[in-house]
Amino acid sequence: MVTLAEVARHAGVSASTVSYVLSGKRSISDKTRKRVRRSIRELGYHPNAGARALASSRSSIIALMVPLRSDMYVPVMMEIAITVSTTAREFGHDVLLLTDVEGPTAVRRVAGSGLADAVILMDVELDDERIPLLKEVGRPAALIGLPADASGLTCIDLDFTATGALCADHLADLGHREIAVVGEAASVYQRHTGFAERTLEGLRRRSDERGIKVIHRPCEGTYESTAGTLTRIFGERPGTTALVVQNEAAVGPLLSLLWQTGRAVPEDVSVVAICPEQVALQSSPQLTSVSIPAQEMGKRAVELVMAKIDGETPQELTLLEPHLTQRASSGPVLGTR
Amino acid sequence: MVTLAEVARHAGVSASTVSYVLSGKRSISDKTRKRVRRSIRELGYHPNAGARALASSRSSIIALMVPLRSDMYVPVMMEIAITVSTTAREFGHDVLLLTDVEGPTAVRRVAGSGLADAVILMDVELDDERIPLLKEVGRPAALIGLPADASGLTCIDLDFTATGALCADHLADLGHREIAVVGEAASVYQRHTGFAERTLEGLRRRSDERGIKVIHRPCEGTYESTAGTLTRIFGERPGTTALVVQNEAAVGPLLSLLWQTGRAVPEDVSVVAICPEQVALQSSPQLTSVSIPAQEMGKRAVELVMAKIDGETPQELTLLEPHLTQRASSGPVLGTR
DNA sequence: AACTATCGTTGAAGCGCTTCAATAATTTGC
DNA sequence: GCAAATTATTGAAGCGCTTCAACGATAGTT
Repeated sequence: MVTLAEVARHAGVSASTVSYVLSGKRSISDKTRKRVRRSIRELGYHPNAGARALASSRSSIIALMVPLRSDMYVPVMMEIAITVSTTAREFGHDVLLLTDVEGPTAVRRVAGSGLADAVILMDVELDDERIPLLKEVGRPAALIGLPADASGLTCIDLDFTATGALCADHLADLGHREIAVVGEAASVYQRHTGFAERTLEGLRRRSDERGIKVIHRPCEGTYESTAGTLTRIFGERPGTTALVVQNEAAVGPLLSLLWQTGRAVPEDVSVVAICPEQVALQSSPQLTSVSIPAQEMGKRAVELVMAKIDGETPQELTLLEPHLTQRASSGPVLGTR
Repeated sequence: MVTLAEVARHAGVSASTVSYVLSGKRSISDKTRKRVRRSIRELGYHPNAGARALASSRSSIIALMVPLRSDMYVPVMMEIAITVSTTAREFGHDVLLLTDVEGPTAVRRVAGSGLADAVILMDVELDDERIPLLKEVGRPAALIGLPADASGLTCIDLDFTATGALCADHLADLGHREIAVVGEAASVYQRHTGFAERTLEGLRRRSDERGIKVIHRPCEGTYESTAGTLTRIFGERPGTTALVVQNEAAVGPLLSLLWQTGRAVPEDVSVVAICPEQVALQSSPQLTSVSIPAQEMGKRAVELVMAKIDGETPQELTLLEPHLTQRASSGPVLGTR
């Protein structure tokens, strides 16, 4: 391996000069800078990551922790992970992919060892056990998701309360009076992940204000469970004219089942989904949806930790404003008057 | 931060002793080992990753490179990534998540800088541009997928040729004489990713041997394209009694469409899928399938690079044997006699 | 012309660990 | 009981870089 010292010798300058050319932390004359750059190129020099980390006590690595048993839809997780990685690169950082097989103490390990300069936590639960550890190690961190107590933490998430309200408004505007929510698996609500409950709360409150009746049924997302959920919904509330779906896995089965049971979308039933753009676009008919801004969240999370690494103190809570895109699956109520 | 020297002082031993307790590379008396361990615990010591990497020239990091424009089904990618991460941890290593936004030279960067001890490449194409770089840097590496020229490389993949043959055999055994392949998007074949072509080749050859007619049509995986593909298949070959699907995205639409067009599965049409177990199980009816062994591939890839790091020379090519699980979607040909 | 700033460059210290060679302590063989 | 072999421990060198303090050289100020 070529070392900095060899580059220095080759360029006829001191080691520190090479270092400063690399970091740009001191002014270097154009002439020497070019000479050094040339030597670097000719020798194929790559600064040693370990030595750098040791000398500067910065690893240029961000740890990204994904919980194994996650409520997140896998493609969304992946999209966030990829975005985090590419955004981190723009800041000259790399991303360490951490799971919690070793338990939440993985946080302590990577932060305590100086392996990572910062930590990003994905899919944060209301009472997430990784949070105390995060505070203990005192490294810059950002959470994707919203814990019960976000004080002193930097969090980013979609504003799910507003999302729920937005769906209610959209359907109310179209004249719907009875709507049903096809939700996440029951376990998601039991584990109090937060986002599902916040959505429901926002939707219920706005529906109340606008005089709309709401029922909510969780759904596992399989064909069978979706069928059961639909049966129960239309059994208990035959007047239901719209469905809000917050469960990516249930989208496909749901549309199939509506078709099979002779309910036309959107003529008989309007469908609004809270899901990634792609799922909405790939469905038939294409779904009116509030999309999950995976890339935005990943990008912001990195920007936030980078700011913190640079000693800034960014705002604690970033709630991304939801946007509803109307597509073919929702329309005005017909024929019931 | 607590340093090794402080631990040594606290335990009343030399620094090297602490180091040897940590690494186990020299025998240490039970007494001192316990004392050192205790000091480590009491002081909350974590060895500094950078210093370790510098002194030992091993970073304990494996780079995992996922191409951005990937033919892989996202959940499979994620499953591999997670498995790689957890398996790496079992070997005391961490995983760096790399994309190719910075180009294939990312390989050079992480290997050249000593950031990573080894590299795992996902979703390798037949003529992958990352491969020359990999050879250049000379670090231990493993490829998930099979390039055109695998000589000198360590590759692991599902034996797709055998997979194709297995599907053909299964359907032949059930009495089918005309089958159709609903394949990946046309672009996948054009880009010569390999696995799709190998599947087709294995299936065609075995079908020839068993006197079965095969047609193959690519499919984008959307509702519309799947509908088009099916129409063409049954238009050109009305006698088709079985479908082999190698396209996760098309599975859902395909089943819906068969239902909608009045073709019962498996009575009228048998369906065999090449897809992750989960997709097969979540479909209705559950699909006879050859599963994509994502975890196995991830695990093996790590084991292979770890062996190489330890100076071993594992076999170049590992082709995982496919397994077909019969479920509700395939059955004997009925009524055509 | 003497003085202070600024710029460009450098030597040297040191980041925290691993590991070699050497030494000290203990066990073994006879 | 003593030499030899084995086991346990240590001091010191050094991994490749960053960065501080200091330097000479050039430019600006009066």
